[in-house]
Amino acid sequence: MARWAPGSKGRLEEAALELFSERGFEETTVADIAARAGLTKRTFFRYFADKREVLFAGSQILEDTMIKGVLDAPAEASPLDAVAAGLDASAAVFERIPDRAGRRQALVDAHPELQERERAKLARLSGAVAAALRERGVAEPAAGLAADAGMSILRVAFERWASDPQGQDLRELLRDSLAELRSVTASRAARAPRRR
Amino acid sequence: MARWAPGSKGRLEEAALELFSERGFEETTVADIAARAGLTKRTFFRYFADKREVLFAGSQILEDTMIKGVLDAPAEASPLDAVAAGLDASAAVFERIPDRAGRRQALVDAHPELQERERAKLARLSGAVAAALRERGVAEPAAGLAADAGMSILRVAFERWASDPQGQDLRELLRDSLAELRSVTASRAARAPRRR
DNA sequence: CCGTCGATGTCACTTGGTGCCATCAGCGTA
DNA sequence: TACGCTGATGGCACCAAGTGACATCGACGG
Repeated sequence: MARWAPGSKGRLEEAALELFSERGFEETTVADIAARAGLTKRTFFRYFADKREVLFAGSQILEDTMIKGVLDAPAEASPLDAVAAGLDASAAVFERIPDRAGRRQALVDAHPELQERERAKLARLSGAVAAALRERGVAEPAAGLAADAGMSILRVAFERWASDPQGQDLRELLRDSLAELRSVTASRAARAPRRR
Repeated sequence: MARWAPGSKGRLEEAALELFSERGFEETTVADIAARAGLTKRTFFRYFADKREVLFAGSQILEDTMIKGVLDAPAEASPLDAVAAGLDASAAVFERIPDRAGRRQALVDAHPELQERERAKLARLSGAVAAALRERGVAEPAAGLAADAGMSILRVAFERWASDPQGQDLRELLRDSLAELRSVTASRAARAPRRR
C-alpha cells in the first residue's frame, strides 16, 4: 500500500467545488479545502498556484482539444471556419461533464475574481488558437482577430447552453452564434437599428 | 491650510507607477507606495480596492468617453459603425497622456496578474458598450458580439500604437484594425490560407 | 466655544502564499 | 539485510494583502 491515498489533486478539486458551492468562495479557506481532502494547505499550493486555480484545472484539456480541432480542419477552410472546427471539437469536453460544468459556471458567474481568471484562461486559449492559425498560414492580425471572434462565439453559446440544459445541443448553439457574428460584422449594414 | 495635503489619490497613483517601474510590481509593497505618497497602507486601501486597482483608476474616463461616442453616432449607423465611433472618441483619452499610457502598458504587459485585471476592465467596457448599443435598438446577441469586436479592435490598434510611438495616429490604426476584422469575418473566404 | 464631519492614522487580526527542513514509505542495490 | 535515494507530504515560520474598530484632529458651521 502507498503511504498516501492517490489522487490528491482530484480530491482537492472536488473538495473545493463542494465547499465553494456550500459556503461561497471567500468564505472557504484553503485550509478548509485541504482538510476536506485529507491534506494540508501546503500541499494544496503544491498542486495549484493559487486558490482560484483549483477551479480551472480542466482548461488545459479544453485548449488541447480545441487546438487539435483547428489544426485538423480542411486546408481550404477560412480562418474563421478553422476556428469553428475547433469549437465544434471542444464541445465534447463540456458535454462529457454537463453537471460539473454547470456548477462550476454558477460559481464563476457569482464571483468577479473568478470571472477575472476565467477571462485570463480564455485569453490564453485565444492566443493558442491564434498560434494554431498562424501555423495554418494565416497572418496577423487576422489570426488574432479570428481567434478572439471564436472566444466571443464560445462565450455566447456556452452561456445559452448552461442557462437552458434542456435546450439545444451545444454544437448547434455554437453554429448559431457563429452565424450571428457574421451577420453583425457584415460590411453592409443589413439591418440598421431602429430609432428609439 | 488644510491639515492634509490634497490630492492623496493622485499622489498614490503616481507613487505606484514610479515604484512599479523601478522595482517591479511584486517587489513593491502597498506600504512602500503609501510611504512615498506620505500616507499609510490603510489610506491606500480606502482609495483602491486592491493593489492592482491603482493602475486602473483612469478606466472610468475611458468608459464614459467611449459610451458617449457610441450613443452620439448617427442613428442610421450599423452596430459596428457605432462601436467604431466610440473607439474614435476614446482615442483622445490615450493621446492626451501618451507617455503615461506607455509606461503603464509596459507594466501591464510584464505582469500576468495585471493583464488579468486589464481584461476585466475591458470586459466591463464591453458590457457597457453592449448596453449602449441596446439603447440604440440593437438586439442581443448582436450588441454583445459587436461590443466584443470593438474590444478586439482596440487591443490590436493600441498594441501597435504603443509599440511604435512614431508611427501612425491611433485613430488611423483603429480604422485599419476595423477593416481587417471585417475582412476576417467576411462570409466568403476571400483569402484562403496557403497550405503549409 | 462647541459639536459635527471628513480624512487620516493606529492596531490587531485573518488569510493567501512561500521557503526551508523534516518525515517516511517504497524501491533499487551492495 | 542494510543502506541510501526519491517523491509526496507535513510542520513551521514568515511576509504581504486586505479589513474592522477605534482614535485623532483640523475645518467649518452655529
